[in-house]
Amino acid sequence: MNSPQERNGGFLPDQHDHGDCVAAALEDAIAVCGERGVRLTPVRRRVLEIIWQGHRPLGAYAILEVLSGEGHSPAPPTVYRALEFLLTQGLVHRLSSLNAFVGCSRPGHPGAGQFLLCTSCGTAAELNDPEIERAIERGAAAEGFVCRDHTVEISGLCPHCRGT
Amino acid sequence: MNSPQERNGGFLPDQHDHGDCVAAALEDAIAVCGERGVRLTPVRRRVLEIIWQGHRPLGAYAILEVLSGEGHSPAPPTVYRALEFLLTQGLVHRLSSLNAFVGCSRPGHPGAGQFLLCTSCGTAAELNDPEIERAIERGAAAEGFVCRDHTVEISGLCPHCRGT
DNA sequence: TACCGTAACATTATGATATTACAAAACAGT
DNA sequence: ACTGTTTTGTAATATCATAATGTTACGGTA
Repeated sequence: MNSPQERNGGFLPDQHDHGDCVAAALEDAIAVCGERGVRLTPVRRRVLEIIWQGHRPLGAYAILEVLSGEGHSPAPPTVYRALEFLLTQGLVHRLSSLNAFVGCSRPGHPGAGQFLLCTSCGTAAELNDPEIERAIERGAAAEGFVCRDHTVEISGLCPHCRGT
Repeated sequence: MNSPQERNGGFLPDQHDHGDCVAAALEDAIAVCGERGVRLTPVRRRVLEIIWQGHRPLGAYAILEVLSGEGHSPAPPTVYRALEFLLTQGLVHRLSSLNAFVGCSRPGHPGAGQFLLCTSCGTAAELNDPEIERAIERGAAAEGFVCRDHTVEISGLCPHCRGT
């Protein structure tokens, strides 16, 4: 089995085998939930899969729409509850600058991560850059502030869109 | 006149003379708008003052409520338009993790800034830390990403609340 | 002063995102 | 099968934001 320690959160080639990403994410999620004795129910699992369908953040109502197209038509709370579960277990991240959700590249791990958001193609990449974290920690400490969490969302152009 | 180059964005003592903050912010805003030939109309000016009433971020509808209590009862678009103007002129910032707005400590200057948000008292402080910016720039460049803008919002405990 | 063009504002309605409250069903342990 | 807990369903509503359209105020020109 693949270890859920760390996955590539960066920008991938356009034609990478994306089925692998979904499968791997699911495998990790099953492992993480198994270890913790929490339940990856069908709704939760399906929401996770839908989020992993692409490397671009998806809004709650977009997820809802996908589910609706599958005969299963849940109301908003169902989706938000599944998202909350996935957030709690560290399987997805919420991007507040987009009001959207994206798969976590280090499933099950705590920590906030930093995100690169391409304004052209909508793709997101996750960093877990200790330099950025240190800089933030230092900047905060200089003000006498104790960090609990952070939101770092960088918008710009990804390597693919930069050229065009 | 005070130069609008840079103000203290950090955490201030509880009992600082807050009237000064509002007055100074307003003075800066008038100067900035004057230089640029844009109009700080009564609505815009009043919204800016309301935001500066405290060092804590305020939601659009909270601003609306204050205005309503003053006899003047505008609809949401009026407030959002004023906010958009103030954002464009670099007089306020939007905090996407809170859906709220806060005064800018470097009125009129471009750039995103970083924010320390106390989860206990709701106070916000602004950093403009070159180290953090460099770290972000480097982290992004390592992925081949070109930064345009960034959102850095750090939640935790401010110096005052840390003790209690 | 009267006119015109533009910028700002008002009003109504609606879109988009998220939550509350409570009822029903599924599940795990016995 | 019984029981308590977790999960899901459902309806209503709160919260945040914008679209579309019309009106008013301002600044320049003659």
